[in-house]
Amino acid sequence: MLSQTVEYALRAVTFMATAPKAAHTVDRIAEATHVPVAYLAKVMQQLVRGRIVASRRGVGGGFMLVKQPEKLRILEVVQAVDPIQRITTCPLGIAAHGKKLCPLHRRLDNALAEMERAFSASTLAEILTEPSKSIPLCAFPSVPACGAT
Amino acid sequence: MLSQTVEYALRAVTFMATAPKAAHTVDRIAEATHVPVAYLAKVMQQLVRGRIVASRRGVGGGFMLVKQPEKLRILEVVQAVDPIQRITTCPLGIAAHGKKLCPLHRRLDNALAEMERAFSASTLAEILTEPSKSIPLCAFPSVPACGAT
DNA sequence: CTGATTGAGGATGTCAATGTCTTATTTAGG
DNA sequence: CCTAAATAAGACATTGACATCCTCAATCAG
Repeated sequence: MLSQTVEYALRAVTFMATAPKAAHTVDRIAEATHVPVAYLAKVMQQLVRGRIVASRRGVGGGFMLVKQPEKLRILEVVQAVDPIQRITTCPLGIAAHGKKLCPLHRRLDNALAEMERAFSASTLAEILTEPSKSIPLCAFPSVPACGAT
Repeated sequence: MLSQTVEYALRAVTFMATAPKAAHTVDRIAEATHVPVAYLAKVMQQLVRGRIVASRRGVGGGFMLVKQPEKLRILEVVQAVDPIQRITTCPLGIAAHGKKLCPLHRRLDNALAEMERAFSASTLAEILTEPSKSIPLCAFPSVPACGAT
Protein backbone atom coordinates (compact mmCIF):
# COMPACT_ATOMS: atom_id res chain seq x y z
CA MET A 1 0.00 0.00 0.00
CA LEU A 2 2.73 2.43 0.97
CA SER A 3 5.88 2.11 -1.10
CA GLN A 4 9.30 1.51 0.31
CA THR A 5 10.39 4.78 -1.20
CA VAL A 6 7.83 6.70 0.86
CA GLU A 7 8.92 4.89 4.01
CA TYR A 8 12.57 5.71 3.34
CA ALA A 9 11.87 9.33 2.48
CA LEU A 10 9.89 9.85 5.67
CA ARG A 11 12.57 8.25 7.80
CA ALA A 12 15.18 10.48 6.22
CA VAL A 13 13.18 13.65 6.63
CA THR A 14 12.23 12.79 10.19
CA PHE A 15 15.86 12.25 11.02
CA MET A 16 16.87 15.51 9.40
CA ALA A 17 14.18 17.33 11.36
CA THR A 18 16.01 16.52 14.59
CA ALA A 19 18.68 18.99 13.44
CA PRO A 20 16.88 21.18 10.92
CA LYS A 21 19.69 23.66 10.43
CA ALA A 22 22.46 21.12 9.88
CA ALA A 23 23.68 19.53 6.66
CA HIS A 24 23.34 15.75 6.77
CA THR A 25 25.35 13.46 4.52
CA VAL A 26 23.73 10.48 2.84
CA ASP A 27 25.91 8.13 4.86
CA ARG A 28 24.83 9.64 8.14
CA ILE A 29 21.14 9.55 7.24
CA ALA A 30 21.42 6.01 5.93
CA GLU A 31 23.15 4.80 9.05
CA ALA A 32 20.63 6.42 11.36
CA THR A 33 17.57 5.27 9.46
CA HIS A 34 18.76 1.82 8.34
CA VAL A 35 18.14 2.50 4.68
CA PRO A 36 20.42 1.11 1.94
CA VAL A 37 22.75 4.02 1.34
CA ALA A 38 22.91 3.71 -2.45
CA TYR A 39 19.16 3.70 -2.78
CA LEU A 40 18.70 6.44 -0.25
CA ALA A 41 20.87 8.64 -2.45
CA LYS A 42 18.27 8.22 -5.20
CA VAL A 43 15.43 9.03 -2.86
CA MET A 44 17.23 12.12 -1.63
CA GLN A 45 17.54 13.32 -5.21
CA GLN A 46 13.78 12.98 -5.55
CA LEU A 47 13.37 15.07 -2.41
CA VAL A 48 15.68 17.68 -3.91
CA ARG A 49 13.61 17.81 -7.10
CA GLY A 50 10.49 18.09 -4.94
CA ARG A 51 12.00 21.04 -3.08
CA ILE A 52 11.73 19.27 0.26
CA VAL A 53 15.47 19.38 0.86
CA ALA A 54 18.37 21.28 -0.62
CA SER A 55 21.73 19.73 -1.40
CA ARG A 56 25.23 21.03 -1.22
CA ARG A 57 28.21 19.17 -2.58
CA GLY A 58 31.75 18.99 -1.34
CA VAL A 59 33.33 19.12 2.07
CA GLY A 60 30.86 20.10 4.75
CA GLY A 61 28.04 19.48 2.33
CA GLY A 62 25.00 17.27 2.60
CA PHE A 63 21.23 17.69 2.61
CA MET A 64 19.24 20.30 4.49
CA LEU A 65 15.53 20.76 5.02
CA VAL A 66 14.13 23.63 3.00
CA LYS A 67 11.26 24.27 5.40
CA GLN A 68 11.09 24.43 9.16
CA PRO A 69 9.83 21.14 10.67
CA GLU A 70 6.85 23.14 11.97
CA LYS A 71 5.88 23.92 8.40
CA LEU A 72 6.61 20.57 6.78
CA ARG A 73 3.76 18.08 6.54
CA ILE A 74 3.98 14.34 5.88
CA LEU A 75 1.88 14.80 2.78
CA GLU A 76 4.46 17.04 1.13
CA VAL A 77 7.12 14.38 1.50
CA VAL A 78 4.80 11.70 0.16
CA GLN A 79 3.83 13.79 -2.84
CA ALA A 80 7.46 14.55 -3.67
CA VAL A 81 8.43 10.93 -3.81
CA ASP A 82 5.38 8.84 -4.68
CA PRO A 83 2.41 11.10 -5.38
CA ILE A 84 -1.08 9.99 -4.43
CA GLN A 85 -2.94 9.70 -7.73
CA ARG A 86 -6.45 10.97 -7.18
CA ILE A 87 -9.19 9.68 -9.47
CA THR A 88 -10.48 12.62 -11.47
CA THR A 89 -12.10 10.90 -14.43
CA CYS A 90 -13.73 7.54 -15.01
CA PRO A 91 -10.91 5.02 -15.62
CA LEU A 92 -13.18 3.22 -18.06
CA GLY A 93 -13.16 4.29 -21.68
CA ILE A 94 -14.16 7.80 -22.55
CA ALA A 95 -15.05 10.31 -19.88
CA ALA A 96 -18.66 10.22 -20.94
CA HIS A 97 -19.73 11.46 -17.52
CA GLY A 98 -17.64 14.57 -17.66
CA LYS A 99 -16.38 15.27 -14.17
CA LYS A 100 -18.88 13.00 -12.44
CA LEU A 101 -17.39 9.81 -11.11
CA CYS A 102 -19.55 6.73 -10.91
CA PRO A 103 -20.50 5.64 -7.38
CA LEU A 104 -17.72 3.06 -7.30
CA HIS A 105 -14.92 5.38 -8.29
CA ARG A 106 -16.24 8.20 -6.16
CA ARG A 107 -15.80 5.93 -3.17
CA LEU A 108 -12.32 4.91 -4.20
CA ASP A 109 -11.36 8.55 -4.64
CA ASN A 110 -12.88 9.35 -1.27
CA ALA A 111 -10.59 6.78 0.29
CA LEU A 112 -7.62 8.46 -1.40
CA ALA A 113 -8.83 11.81 -0.13
CA GLU A 114 -8.93 10.37 3.39
CA MET A 115 -5.32 9.33 2.97
CA GLU A 116 -4.32 12.80 1.89
CA ARG A 117 -6.14 14.28 4.84
CA ALA A 118 -4.43 11.90 7.24
CA PHE A 119 -1.04 12.70 5.76
CA SER A 120 -1.55 16.42 5.90
CA ALA A 121 -2.76 16.35 9.50
CA SER A 122 0.68 16.32 11.11
CA THR A 123 3.87 18.29 10.73
CA LEU A 124 7.32 16.85 11.23
CA ALA A 125 7.69 18.96 14.35
CA GLU A 126 4.59 17.39 15.86
CA ILE A 127 5.99 13.93 15.23
CA LEU A 128 9.19 14.76 17.03
CA THR A 129 7.68 16.53 20.01
CA GLU A 130 4.82 14.14 20.64
CA PRO A 131 5.06 12.68 24.11
CA SER A 132 5.56 9.00 23.56
CA LYS A 133 7.24 5.96 24.97
CA SER A 134 8.70 5.26 21.55
CA ILE A 135 11.16 7.72 20.12
CA PRO A 136 10.70 8.24 16.38
CA LEU A 137 12.93 5.92 14.35
CA CYS A 138 13.54 3.87 17.48
CA ALA A 139 16.53 5.57 19.07
CA PHE A 140 18.48 8.31 17.40
CA PRO A 141 20.56 10.34 16.97
CA SER A 142 22.46 8.96 19.92
CA VAL A 143 22.15 5.29 19.08
CA PRO A 144 22.92 4.39 15.47
CA ALA A 145 21.23 0.99 15.53
CA CYS A 146 17.77 0.20 16.86
CA GLY A 147 18.33 -2.95 18.85
CA ALA A 148 20.74 -4.19 16.21
CA THR A 149 24.18 -5.40 17.23
CA MET B 1 -1.69 3.88 -4.68
CA LEU B 2 -4.47 1.48 -5.62
CA SER B 3 -3.30 -1.44 -7.73
CA GLN B 4 -4.74 -2.30 -11.10
CA THR B 5 -5.72 -5.66 -9.69
CA VAL B 6 -7.95 -4.00 -7.09
CA GLU B 7 -9.54 -1.82 -9.75
CA TYR B 8 -10.23 -4.83 -11.95
CA ALA B 9 -11.60 -6.93 -9.11
CA LEU B 10 -13.99 -4.18 -8.04
CA ARG B 11 -15.22 -3.66 -11.58
CA ALA B 12 -15.87 -7.37 -11.94
CA VAL B 13 -17.68 -7.69 -8.63
CA THR B 14 -19.72 -4.57 -9.26
CA PHE B 15 -20.80 -5.95 -12.61
CA MET B 16 -21.70 -9.29 -11.11
CA ALA B 17 -23.75 -7.56 -8.44
CA THR B 18 -26.14 -6.31 -11.10
CA ALA B 19 -27.27 -9.92 -11.48
CA PRO B 20 -26.28 -11.54 -8.20
CA LYS B 21 -27.94 -14.85 -8.85
CA ALA B 22 -26.56 -15.41 -12.34
CA ALA B 23 -23.37 -17.14 -13.44
CA HIS B 24 -21.10 -14.81 -15.37
CA THR B 25 -18.36 -16.07 -17.67
CA VAL B 26 -14.94 -14.44 -17.74
CA ASP B 27 -15.55 -13.26 -21.29
CA ARG B 28 -18.78 -11.54 -20.39
CA ILE B 29 -17.29 -9.81 -17.35
CA ALA B 30 -14.20 -8.79 -19.29
CA GLU B 31 -16.25 -7.32 -22.10
CA ALA B 32 -18.52 -5.38 -19.78
CA THR B 33 -15.73 -4.03 -17.59
CA HIS B 34 -13.05 -3.48 -20.24
CA VAL B 35 -10.51 -5.60 -18.47
CA PRO B 36 -8.01 -7.79 -20.36
CA VAL B 37 -9.73 -11.17 -20.34
CA ALA B 38 -6.62 -13.28 -19.74
CA TYR B 39 -5.62 -11.23 -16.74
CA LEU B 40 -9.14 -11.01 -15.41
CA ALA B 41 -9.21 -14.79 -15.31
CA LYS B 42 -6.31 -14.64 -12.86
CA VAL B 43 -8.01 -12.01 -10.74
CA MET B 44 -11.19 -14.08 -10.64
CA GLN B 45 -9.18 -17.00 -9.32
CA GLN B 46 -7.96 -14.78 -6.50
CA LEU B 47 -11.57 -13.88 -5.75
CA VAL B 48 -12.43 -17.56 -5.66
CA ARG B 49 -9.64 -18.27 -3.20
CA GLY B 50 -10.83 -15.29 -1.14
CA ARG B 51 -14.35 -16.74 -1.04
CA ILE B 52 -15.81 -13.66 -2.68
CA VAL B 53 -17.10 -15.59 -5.68
CA ALA B 54 -17.71 -19.24 -6.49
CA SER B 55 -16.91 -20.83 -9.83
CA ARG B 56 -18.57 -23.48 -11.86
CA ARG B 57 -17.09 -25.02 -15.02
CA GLY B 58 -18.72 -26.25 -18.15
CA VAL B 59 -21.71 -25.15 -20.17
CA GLY B 60 -23.82 -22.66 -18.24
CA GLY B 61 -20.98 -22.18 -15.79
CA GLY B 62 -19.12 -19.06 -14.76
CA PHE B 63 -18.65 -17.06 -11.57
CA MET B 64 -21.27 -16.22 -8.97
CA LEU B 65 -21.16 -13.96 -5.93
CA VAL B 66 -21.03 -15.90 -2.71
CA LYS B 67 -22.69 -13.14 -0.67
CA GLN B 68 -25.65 -10.94 -1.38
CA PRO B 69 -24.60 -7.49 -2.66
CA GLU B 70 -26.19 -6.07 0.48
CA LYS B 71 -23.70 -8.00 2.59
CA LEU B 72 -20.59 -7.52 0.46
CA ARG B 73 -18.32 -4.59 1.29
CA ILE B 74 -15.64 -3.04 -0.88
CA LEU B 75 -13.06 -3.85 1.77
CA GLU B 76 -13.67 -7.57 1.47
CA VAL B 77 -12.90 -7.46 -2.24
CA VAL B 78 -9.77 -5.39 -1.66
CA GLN B 79 -8.50 -7.72 1.03
CA ALA B 80 -9.07 -10.78 -1.14
CA VAL B 81 -6.99 -9.43 -3.97
CA ASP B 82 -4.45 -6.97 -2.60
CA PRO B 83 -4.64 -6.84 1.20
CA ILE B 84 -3.99 -3.60 3.03
CA GLN B 85 -0.87 -4.25 5.09
CA ARG B 86 -1.33 -2.53 8.43
CA ILE B 87 1.79 -1.55 10.35
CA THR B 88 1.87 -3.55 13.56
CA THR B 89 5.51 -3.35 14.53
CA CYS B 90 8.28 -0.85 13.98
CA PRO B 91 9.68 -1.49 10.48
CA LEU B 92 13.12 -0.55 11.81
CA GLY B 93 15.30 -3.24 13.29
CA ILE B 94 14.14 -5.05 16.36
CA ALA B 95 10.72 -4.39 17.83
CA ALA B 96 12.31 -2.79 20.84
CA HIS B 97 9.12 -0.87 21.56
CA GLY B 98 6.98 -3.93 21.79
CA LYS B 99 3.59 -3.05 20.37
CA LYS B 100 4.08 0.69 20.54
CA LEU B 101 4.65 2.33 17.20
CA CYS B 102 6.77 5.45 17.05
CA PRO B 103 4.86 8.68 16.29
CA LEU B 104 5.77 8.49 12.61
CA HIS B 105 4.58 4.96 12.03
CA ARG B 106 1.52 5.40 14.19
CA ARG B 107 0.46 8.15 11.79
CA LEU B 108 1.16 6.03 8.75
CA ASP B 109 -0.86 3.20 10.22
CA ASN B 110 -3.66 5.62 11.07
CA ALA B 111 -3.80 6.57 7.41
CA LEU B 112 -4.10 2.90 6.47
CA ALA B 113 -6.83 2.50 9.06
CA GLU B 114 -8.71 5.39 7.47
CA MET B 115 -8.49 3.58 4.14
CA GLU B 116 -9.92 0.43 5.65
CA ARG B 117 -12.72 2.42 7.21
CA ALA B 118 -13.52 4.12 3.91
CA PHE B 119 -13.53 0.79 2.10
CA SER B 120 -15.77 -0.89 4.62
CA ALA B 121 -18.27 1.96 4.64
CA SER B 122 -20.19 0.86 1.55
CA THR B 123 -21.73 -2.32 0.31
CA LEU B 124 -21.96 -3.28 -3.34
CA ALA B 125 -25.71 -2.86 -3.16
CA GLU B 126 -25.31 0.74 -2.02
CA ILE B 127 -23.03 1.44 -4.96
CA LEU B 128 -25.58 0.13 -7.41
CA THR B 129 -28.65 1.76 -5.94
CA GLU B 130 -27.13 5.15 -5.24
CA PRO B 131 -29.02 7.84 -7.11
CA SER B 132 -26.50 9.26 -9.52
CA LYS B 133 -26.12 10.77 -12.93
CA SER B 134 -23.32 8.31 -13.61
CA ILE B 135 -24.16 4.66 -13.79
CA PRO B 136 -21.47 2.46 -12.23
CA LEU B 137 -18.96 1.22 -14.78
CA CYS B 138 -20.28 3.82 -17.22
CA ALA B 139 -23.11 2.04 -18.98
CA PHE B 140 -23.80 -1.62 -18.54
CA PRO B 141 -25.04 -4.27 -18.87
CA SER B 142 -26.84 -2.99 -21.92
CA VAL B 143 -23.98 -1.14 -23.55
CA PRO B 144 -20.72 -3.11 -23.75
CA ALA B 145 -18.49 -0.13 -24.39
CA CYS B 146 -18.42 3.16 -22.48
CA GLY B 147 -18.20 5.75 -25.20
CA ALA B 148 -15.80 3.52 -27.10
CA THR B 149 -16.44 2.62 -30.73
C1' DC C 1 -19.53 -41.74 -24.70
C1' DT C 2 -18.36 -37.62 -27.17
C1' DG C 3 -17.70 -33.02 -27.98
C1' DA C 4 -18.36 -28.29 -26.74
C1' DT C 5 -17.92 -25.03 -23.05
C1' DT C 6 -15.71 -22.99 -19.26
C1' DG C 7 -12.55 -22.36 -15.30
C1' DA C 8 -7.68 -23.79 -13.34
C1' DG C 9 -2.91 -23.70 -13.64
C1' DG C 10 1.70 -23.26 -15.53
C1' DA C 11 5.16 -21.03 -18.61
C1' DT C 12 6.51 -16.96 -20.39
C1' DG C 13 7.09 -11.89 -21.53
C1' DT C 14 7.17 -6.85 -20.27
C1' DC C 15 7.89 -3.05 -17.40
C1' DA C 16 8.32 -0.25 -13.32
C1' DA C 17 10.07 -0.31 -8.45
C1' DT C 18 13.87 -1.45 -5.89
C1' DG C 19 18.69 -1.74 -5.17
C1' DT C 20 23.90 -1.58 -6.44
C1' DC C 21 27.90 0.24 -8.61
C1' DT C 22 30.87 3.35 -11.10
C1' DT C 23 32.00 7.73 -12.85
C1' DA C 24 31.42 12.76 -13.05
C1' DT C 25 31.01 17.28 -10.68
C1' DT C 26 31.22 20.51 -6.99
C1' DT C 27 33.25 22.42 -2.73
C1' DA C 28 36.32 23.55 1.26
C1' DG C 29 40.68 23.88 2.81
C1' DG C 30 45.75 23.36 2.86
C1' DC D 1 46.34 24.62 -7.48
C1' DC D 2 45.52 20.14 -5.62
C1' DT D 3 43.27 16.93 -2.93
C1' DA D 4 39.80 14.87 -0.08
C1' DA D 5 34.92 14.98 0.73
C1' DA D 6 30.56 14.94 -0.76
C1' DT D 7 26.39 14.89 -4.03
C1' DA D 8 24.73 14.04 -9.09
C1' DA D 9 23.96 11.08 -12.61
C1' DG D 10 23.95 7.20 -15.30
C1' DA D 11 24.48 2.14 -16.25
C1' DC D 12 23.37 -2.15 -14.54
C1' DA D 13 21.01 -6.21 -11.68
C1' DT D 14 16.90 -8.02 -9.32
C1' DT D 15 12.27 -8.50 -8.07
C1' DG D 16 7.32 -8.33 -8.29
C1' DA D 17 3.08 -6.48 -10.69
C1' DC D 18 0.81 -6.79 -14.85
C1' DA D 19 -0.38 -9.36 -18.84
C1' DT D 20 -0.68 -13.18 -22.39
C1' DC D 21 -0.88 -17.80 -24.07
C1' DC D 22 -1.36 -22.67 -23.99
C1' DT D 23 -2.81 -26.93 -21.98
C1' DC D 24 -5.41 -29.57 -18.52
C1' DA D 25 -9.58 -30.55 -15.88
C1' DA D 26 -14.39 -30.29 -15.02
C1' DT D 27 -19.10 -29.97 -16.51
C1' DC D 28 -23.06 -30.48 -19.32
C1' DA D 29 -25.95 -31.39 -23.62
C1' DG D 30 -26.88 -34.68 -27.00
